[in-house]
Amino acid sequence: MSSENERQGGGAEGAGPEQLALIRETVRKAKVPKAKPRTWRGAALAKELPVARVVVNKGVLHLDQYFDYAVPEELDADAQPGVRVRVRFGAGARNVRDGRREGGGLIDGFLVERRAESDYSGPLAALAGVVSPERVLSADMLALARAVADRYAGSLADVLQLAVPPRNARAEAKPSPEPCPPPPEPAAATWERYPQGPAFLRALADGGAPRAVWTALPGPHWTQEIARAVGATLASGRGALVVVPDGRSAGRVDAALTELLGEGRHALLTAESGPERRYRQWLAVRRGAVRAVVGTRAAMFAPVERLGLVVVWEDGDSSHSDDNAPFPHVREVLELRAAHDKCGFLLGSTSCTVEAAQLVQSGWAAPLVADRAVVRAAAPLVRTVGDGELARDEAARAARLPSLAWQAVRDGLKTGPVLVQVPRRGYAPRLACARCRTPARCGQCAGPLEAPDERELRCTWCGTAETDWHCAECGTNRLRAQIVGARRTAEELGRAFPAVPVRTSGRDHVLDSVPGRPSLVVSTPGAEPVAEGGYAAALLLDGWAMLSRPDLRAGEEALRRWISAASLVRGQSEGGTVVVVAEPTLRPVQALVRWDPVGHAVRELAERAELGFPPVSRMAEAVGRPEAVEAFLMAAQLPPDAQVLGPVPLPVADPGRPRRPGDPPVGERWERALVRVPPGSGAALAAALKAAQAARLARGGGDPVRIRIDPPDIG
DNA sequence: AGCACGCCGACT
DNA sequence: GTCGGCGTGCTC
Repeated sequence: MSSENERQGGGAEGAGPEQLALIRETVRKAKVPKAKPRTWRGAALAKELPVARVVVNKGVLHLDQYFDYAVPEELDADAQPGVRVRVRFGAGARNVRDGRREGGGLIDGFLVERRAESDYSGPLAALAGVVSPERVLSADMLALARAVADRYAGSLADVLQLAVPPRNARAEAKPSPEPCPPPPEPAAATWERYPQGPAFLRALADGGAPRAVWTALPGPHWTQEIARAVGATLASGRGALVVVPDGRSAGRVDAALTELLGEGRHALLTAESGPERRYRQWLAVRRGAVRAVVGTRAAMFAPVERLGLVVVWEDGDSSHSDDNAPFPHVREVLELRAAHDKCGFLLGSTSCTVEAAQLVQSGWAAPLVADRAVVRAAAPLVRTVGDGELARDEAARAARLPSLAWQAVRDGLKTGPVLVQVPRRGYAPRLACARCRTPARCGQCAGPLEAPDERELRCTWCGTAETDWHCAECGTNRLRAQIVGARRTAEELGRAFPAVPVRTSGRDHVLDSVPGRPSLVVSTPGAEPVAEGGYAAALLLDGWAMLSRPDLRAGEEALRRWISAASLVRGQSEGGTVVVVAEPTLRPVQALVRWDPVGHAVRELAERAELGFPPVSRMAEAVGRPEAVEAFLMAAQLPPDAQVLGPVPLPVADPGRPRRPGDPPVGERWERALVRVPPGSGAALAAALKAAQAARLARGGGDPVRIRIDPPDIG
């Protein structure tokens, strides 16, 4: 981890503005001789280290630097590094010559250092107050936040906002429990299914820092396996941190930890527990009373004392991307923590992202995988029904499902629950002609059409309603709408097996688990309940929609969703069967059939390396109105090996996706430029973009341009 | 983003 | 002379 910009923040990199500032400073010095740590309004200052270095809680990039304040005597004791403070900040506070004016508002900040003197030449304002003597920000956390800010071209204050939860006075007043002594080292148990598993635990228990990309076998054992890795780390006298994608998984790992370690040794940090309880848990961790943490993405910054292991589960899940500036990703932040704290690293998933494959290929982490024979026995039998096959087979079309699928459902229901994975509503694929498959386009602007409900057709670009669509190629007026079809198929399945109960799990109503009795469970991706004893069979109808998306990750994402649903099905040795409706020649489909997510990721990685795509290259995006993007790129001093792609009009957002801050205003066409650099120039790219953005904002902002490193969706 | 400072035209 | 327009630049 680089420690550039340690002092006085990471703001202006360019020499020009700094030199100007220097000249101004000298002029001012000449005018106001000897502006030493002078008392502000003559108040008494702390005798020792009277200067407090403060990071102010303003996320703006050009204020990403430390500011020095004088420490009044009465705040001396409480004003320790790491506490929250209040300071006057703003142009008004500067005018201290008449000792009366106190312009500038009070804002929050963190005190990061006490010093003997300031290198700021003007008179210092005094700290307005110490919010609480609780030292919430450690030196380690500050360094991590700095590294994350630099990695993502963001400001320290923005990252700190993610890393330190808002204060809650009631929670702070309560004492934290006494810390527990280290537990005994747990047995390896199901880790023995992986040849390197027991050795990995051993290394953790011995105080080592092993790093692994773990391809988990399908089934429910992963929670206990993570708990055992945590237990081994605790046994070495160190702490551990586990980050999972959602509250349900967090609850499962929490239960496994309680089972293995008992109550009181670990904390559960999720948004669901509410602010007071959450802050109390967080404080218990910060105070060193609790050494193990499991939580969702905000927990990636949990201030675990003497960190020995970080774990990320299912790194391909999109909820591991934070949606607040600067949009850090859990996997990347935990990589930075592992490097900085020299602790163990475990990335676990039933699937495999390209980034995970890269960690192995670069040698940064070791693979932790089971033997092929073990994988084959644990995974269900996967069969495919091709799209073309379905279209040709008249009988299947009439029944809306091929006979193979019917057969799998009928057989499965004899021995247990059957899972039916359907696409999310509003997750509209491109509509196409039902006969010749020509994409359906808007008559006004040729944009793609969507069907928000079954009776209405609308253009996703211009919004025009299409009332009388006919295929431009063959003239038919029948459209193919796979989403609607899949939902109806699920309903028809229910009617076809009237004796069997049908349960649904989706966005608004997510089931956690279902009993082992025969039933039909219809679920959207990510909301699949676990079944007691595993599902007897699964039917995956999500393929066509997923794979038709013009996204670099479409294949990886489809495979991930399929594998995570299929992982809930009994192994082949117990008769578990999966039928996926997708073209069998496609690479992700073949990878599912062979149950080879790593092979898929490795091949994707090779292809991306060849094409110069991330994560082999580092990419950043600049989004805004066309003139603004152009001006930004002109002004930015990009590294010499940077390559600018575009700008091109911003792809239209998925209909149904909620609007996020930073989205273009409705009706405005924004453009997006991608900037890419070869491996090794990522830091330089981030620094250049940050400097350009800071300079822009300092000059009054103007047209906003949104910068993002590693954008999650690049066409 | 705010907010003060400064260098221009109309006014008692 | 002086009040106040808003353009420019700083915030310890």
